[in-house]
Amino acid sequence: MPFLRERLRCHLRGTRYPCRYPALGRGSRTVWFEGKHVVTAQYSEEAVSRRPRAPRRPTIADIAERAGVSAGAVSYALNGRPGVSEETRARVIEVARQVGWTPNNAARALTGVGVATVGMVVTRAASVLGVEPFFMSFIAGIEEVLAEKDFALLLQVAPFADKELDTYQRWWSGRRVDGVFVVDLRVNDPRVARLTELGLPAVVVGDPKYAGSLPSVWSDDASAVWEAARHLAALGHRRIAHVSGPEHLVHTGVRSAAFRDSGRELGIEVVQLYTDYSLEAGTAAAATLLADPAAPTALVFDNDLMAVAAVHVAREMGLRVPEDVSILAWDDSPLCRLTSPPLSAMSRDVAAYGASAARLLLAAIAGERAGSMRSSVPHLIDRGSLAPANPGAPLT
Amino acid sequence: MPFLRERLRCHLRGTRYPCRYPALGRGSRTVWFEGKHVVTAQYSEEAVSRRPRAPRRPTIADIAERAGVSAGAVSYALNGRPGVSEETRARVIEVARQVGWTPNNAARALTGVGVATVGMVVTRAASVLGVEPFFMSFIAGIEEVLAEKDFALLLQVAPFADKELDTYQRWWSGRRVDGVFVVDLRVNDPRVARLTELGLPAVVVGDPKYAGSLPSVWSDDASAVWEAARHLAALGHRRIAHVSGPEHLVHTGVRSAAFRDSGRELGIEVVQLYTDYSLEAGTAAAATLLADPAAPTALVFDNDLMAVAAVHVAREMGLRVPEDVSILAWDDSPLCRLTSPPLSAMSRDVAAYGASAARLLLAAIAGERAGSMRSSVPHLIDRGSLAPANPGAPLT
DNA sequence: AACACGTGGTGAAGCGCTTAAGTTTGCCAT
DNA sequence: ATGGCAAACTTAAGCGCTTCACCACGTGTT
Repeated sequence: MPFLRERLRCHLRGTRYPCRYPALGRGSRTVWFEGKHVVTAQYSEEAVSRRPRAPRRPTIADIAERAGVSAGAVSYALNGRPGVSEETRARVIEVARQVGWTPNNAARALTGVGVATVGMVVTRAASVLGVEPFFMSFIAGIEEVLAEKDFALLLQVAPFADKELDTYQRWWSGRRVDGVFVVDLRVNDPRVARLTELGLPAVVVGDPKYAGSLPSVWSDDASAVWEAARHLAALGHRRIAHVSGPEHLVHTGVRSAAFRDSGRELGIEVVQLYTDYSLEAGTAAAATLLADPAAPTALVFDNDLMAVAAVHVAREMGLRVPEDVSILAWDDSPLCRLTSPPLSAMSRDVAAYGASAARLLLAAIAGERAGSMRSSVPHLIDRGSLAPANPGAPLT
Repeated sequence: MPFLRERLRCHLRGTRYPCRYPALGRGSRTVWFEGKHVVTAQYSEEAVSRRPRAPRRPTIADIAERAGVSAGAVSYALNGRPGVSEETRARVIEVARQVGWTPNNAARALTGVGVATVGMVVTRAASVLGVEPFFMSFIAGIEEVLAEKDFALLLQVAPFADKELDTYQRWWSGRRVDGVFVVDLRVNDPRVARLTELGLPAVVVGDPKYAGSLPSVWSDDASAVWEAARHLAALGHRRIAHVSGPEHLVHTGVRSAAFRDSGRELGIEVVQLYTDYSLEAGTAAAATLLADPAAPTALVFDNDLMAVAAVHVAREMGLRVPEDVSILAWDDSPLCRLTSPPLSAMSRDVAAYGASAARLLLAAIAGERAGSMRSSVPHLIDRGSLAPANPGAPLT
């Protein structure tokens, strides 16, 4: 009740700040009031400039009044809780619809019921992110599930991993999210420990072995690697290259290990290269590998972008795909159909992968003890970039 | 003070729900309490299962206590407002740091000061989004600016536009965002009207002519089209095709109109095709155009994805690029360097575009009357997919 | 008639923060 | 010594919602 302001507006006089009261500047000011002086303090410009916005949002109090019940009853009614009759519930819901009420998330969050928001931090350089199809498809899959439940996705894209932990912490302590995704899982990932410690519901996208006690979704890369290796072995390849992502990522390790194991088993020599997934890295890797007189007869790339680059490099070097060198991509996207020949790829449904992750996270938020969940195993789609080994071909 | 619960735990007896009190099911229950009966109501399972999480977040009350001042003073101190001495301010800030305090956004939002979050709704099919480099680069640019100010980005990806308005409305009434981006601006876009009406700060990404009174960032597509047209005219092209995006998008209209105008001026016949930006559409468009005996001698695509597809189609049809047909992409991404020949493109710095949008939105949220802001004009980067017209070439 | 018990409510506290309003103290000029 | 004035606080209300605690009343049972 700003009674002082009202009375001042009428009776303000004899002051150095006549009639300017509501627009006082920063700092404290002295004002006379009906003859004697009063002192008022701290009217910052911001406080004054912030005016109520045009249409006032309806609150449950408005609904309560119009429906002739208490605010508590409205809350019970709208949240589908017991405590009101079905008749009252229907009336309340109808009134809410009429006045166009939507819940004020901030207020709900304050009472501790959750903010209907989940978070995800993506750490990749902008140049890679823009081109790599994985994340956008993954996010699209996530949204599909979230939208149903009216959850929102808070996204942070950053070029470096240094602030990641910070971000999670801030989101948690600011109650901005109910749960988070952990993508690009690393070995001994500090995020796993921190999130567990914070008690913030989280879903790890990656191998459960490295997810600690957090629930996880994963795709069985090892099996897929074996499938690829067997296929290549059957085609007579005895020397292949595996151009993978950054070494510190768990799935890089899993795939590399599986390649080593399957190679040993199947009599294939595997050359291992680590990259940052970028187009440039793919180009460089392919160029280096193919320039070698003892070049591998097949190249397997850990994303499709690099594989596409490799097709390009091979052609530049006068090599035919697949006659001279076989190329296999990981993660199928429309890009793979754009090369000639189209790229064979280890394909998986990335959107479905994202959807699974989202479902698991929602379950974790709801308090269910969710375990790990295997998404479909990537399977080989052969489009013609694989052929029998031709060891003599390159650069002879 | 849940005294009842405490005493019940000790004295509960003679009830049908002995010792199960904290785990009562839904609905109301009757319970005896110290001999006489009492009635309790509405203990839902959810309410009971939600237990306080492990580490309690420190609040300003904690800081106030440790710093020996009131909570109000702490608020003034932490927000850099007048009302506390510099000495006290420093002490408070130090204590806050020590206890690891971070603001509770929900609480701040409730008082009306803003939630440090902006929103963006992206309406594209998952299949397109995954591959199209524009959005991820744009978002990366946005984040760069937001991160500095500790703002977060709320993202919604949906395949259809039908719920877009709804989403903005919900975000607004739930106080989930301080402002929003409007991308994929359409002619007579209902979002512009609605956002203006709501008074929700917004930045339109698109031509200011269609942005109403909202601030906007735009790239001068018309000028860029003229540049492209002049270049093609100089190469002797007299019949070109413009394969654009969906007809209802403003920038599609702008580019089409500019192509018509420049074509008339420069003596070029322009064939106009509308697509959904997808790879498939690009393939179909290229195939249709090139199969025509009177095919255009140059194809201009409104994104790079379709242009890449076109190079592929041309090769399949036995046409050489650029000798038989010139191809020009819009929005340069690494994809353009993956074809052979590499694609010439109308290039612009998409990340910088996003960053501008973010800066403008932050200004609008801060209450500054922001106008429109032109981002850099796309400019032609010639990589060799353009050559003098060869009208006789196709399918002769 | 007396009690047991369920239904369908109401009232109010409290989540963490901001800020209008008020108070205390001390300095300085008259 | 007193009034004017400013600095540096404190107090308390209130943002919108959820939920605990409590209760009146009606019905069924003994």
